[in-house]
Amino acid sequence: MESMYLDKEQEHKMSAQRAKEEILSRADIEKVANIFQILADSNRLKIVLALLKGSMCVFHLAEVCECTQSGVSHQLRILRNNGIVKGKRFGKFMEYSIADGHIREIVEMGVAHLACVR
Amino acid sequence: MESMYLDKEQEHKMSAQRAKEEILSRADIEKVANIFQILADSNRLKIVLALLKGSMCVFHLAEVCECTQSGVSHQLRILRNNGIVKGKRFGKFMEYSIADGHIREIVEMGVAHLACVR
DNA sequence: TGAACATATGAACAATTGTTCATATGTTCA
DNA sequence: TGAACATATGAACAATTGTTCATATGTTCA
Repeated sequence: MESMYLDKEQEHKMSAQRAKEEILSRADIEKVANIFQILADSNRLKIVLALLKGSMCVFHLAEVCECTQSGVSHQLRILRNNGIVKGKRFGKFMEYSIADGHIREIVEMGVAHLACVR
Repeated sequence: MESMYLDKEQEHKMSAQRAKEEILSRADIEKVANIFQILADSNRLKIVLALLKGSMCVFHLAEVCECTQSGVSHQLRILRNNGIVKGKRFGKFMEYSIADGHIREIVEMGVAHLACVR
């Protein structure tokens, strides 16, 4: 007997074909995953959210994020190394700010998504 | 002597104040981080990218993603449990498709970001 | 110069995560 | 019914990640 779902199978095969043709390169997929990875930690996300309100120094970031200076510093390094934030020294302080123009949109997409999780 | 950067400090203080007032709740931040976490793995992202081209079954997903059936199944479970994809049985096959209307926008933001990483 | 402050960083550790292997479950069809 | 196929899942493991603690580095200012 013929499969009951031949048409479905055909449909899936076409989707798969299209996906294979249009899929991004391995390297590009890793880059995209990496962007999400960076935003995938509460503390890093908090830092980014805070900096989207305005530049500030490590001390304030630690305060806003309710975490230790060391913790913030470590996460800032990751954000810095990935071009998300940049730091500029003003005397004793380091002023951190958002370096990546697109990050606001990505984060806001994530936040907008909250509405439909509820 | 007064600090050389009193105005900067004032500015930072105001950003911090604003950030503290407007920051999302801890629970919301964790939800947003969680969305990004799910997209933070190459294989899961590949699965999502593939399904955005059209529904397909596990066999095809494994093929498109160049990974094992078991690997795909495990990742599909995570995607399912988080409402990103849904599965429907057709005979022997499970047809997976995107369940979350917003996911396309988020993923596309990430992909669009590629352009400015270069 | 040295004390005080702000930030960065290395090492160690626990926790989390992704993959693999083996096997269980679900479905079809002769 | 049982063989063949498609998918799911549990256990084990290696790898990655975030946090903490201690300390180093950089800067100011009396």
